[in-house]
Amino acid sequence: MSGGVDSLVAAHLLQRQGHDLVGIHFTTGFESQAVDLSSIEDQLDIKIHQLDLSAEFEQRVVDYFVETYARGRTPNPCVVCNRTIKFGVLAQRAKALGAVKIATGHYADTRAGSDGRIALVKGTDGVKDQSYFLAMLTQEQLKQALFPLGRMTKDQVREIARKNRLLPVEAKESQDICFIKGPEFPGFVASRLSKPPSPGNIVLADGTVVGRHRGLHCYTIGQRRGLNSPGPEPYYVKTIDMENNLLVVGGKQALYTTEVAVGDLNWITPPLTSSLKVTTKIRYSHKGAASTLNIENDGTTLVFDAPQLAVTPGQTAVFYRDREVLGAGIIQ
RNA sequence: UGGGGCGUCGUCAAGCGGUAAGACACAGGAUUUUGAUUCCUGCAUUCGGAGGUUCGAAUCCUCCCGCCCCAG
Repeated sequence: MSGGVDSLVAAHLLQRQGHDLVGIHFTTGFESQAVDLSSIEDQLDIKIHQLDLSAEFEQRVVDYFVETYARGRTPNPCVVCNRTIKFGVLAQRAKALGAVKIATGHYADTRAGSDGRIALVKGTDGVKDQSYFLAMLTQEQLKQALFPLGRMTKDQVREIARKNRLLPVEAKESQDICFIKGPEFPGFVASRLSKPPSPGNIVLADGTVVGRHRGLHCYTIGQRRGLNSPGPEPYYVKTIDMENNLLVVGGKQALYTTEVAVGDLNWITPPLTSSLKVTTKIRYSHKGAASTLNIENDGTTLVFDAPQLAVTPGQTAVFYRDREVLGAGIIQ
């Protein structure tokens, strides 16, 4: 429980359904100030345990985050946090407290399949749907998961809170990277890199120098802002060349990709073996693109029906069939 | 120190006597459980400088300064 409306309403709904609840609020060590959850405890009349998961968070999420940037890729901390922290360490601790299920305020839904498997499906609220961030969960994790908000919209959630006089302690939506403030970002990553990043040239594909970068860890594929490189058209980051310490940029048309390799596959449905037509989300807030997943012994490739903008290594590609999440992989 | 060309926002660039377009960059905001994208807003009382002509100049004239090219 973060203290926000979502987890608050989720708990309330479970309570109404007759569940016996134990609240858990975990901290990462990066909170700017402690959240006082006593009013939530009073409102729901439950006990909320505070769990300090900073050591685990540091190791599983922050290290991963920094190492990914060190390799010139763009991490997906929320996906990793869900798999390793919320439905990993946190779930284990919850079990120790006697919990048989773990519920969160995610806008996603699960359904029991005929074969005993759990299907992960998009939340009803098309805009808030967070199934993307849960696509790296395993069947084991999904079996314990409850998503009370899966079939409601954000507006309905707010309405429930209002009608039941539930007052969240945290007004703000959780968004952005939860453990770093924007301006501190470059320094945060740089301070944790074994080899300090050095500035270098920003170049076009033909080698023309158009500006200077502040260290390659500051950029991600598809990024436009912050390049400080005026030109005849907006430039976007096309390639992060770690080997030559170059940031290759180009016009928007240079960012489209039709085929990409994916690795570290996680299947929520039974693993597929040949090729399959799927709708793939390249990043959160991506509408999803018609594509074909080709699974072969030497690797898996994803081919889009239409070229996609800024396919970014390190990001999670989530495969959908209609509303169901089939699985996910990491863009290489 | 002969000849020619040019100097307008951080960058590129309109304007050619009637009171400073636009693009890129940048800043702020909206959106977003990924520093992305996208969207909105802002951004030269001033045109290398100093004089002059004119009701009125970035636009015409003079001088100066600074670049560039060709001849040295």
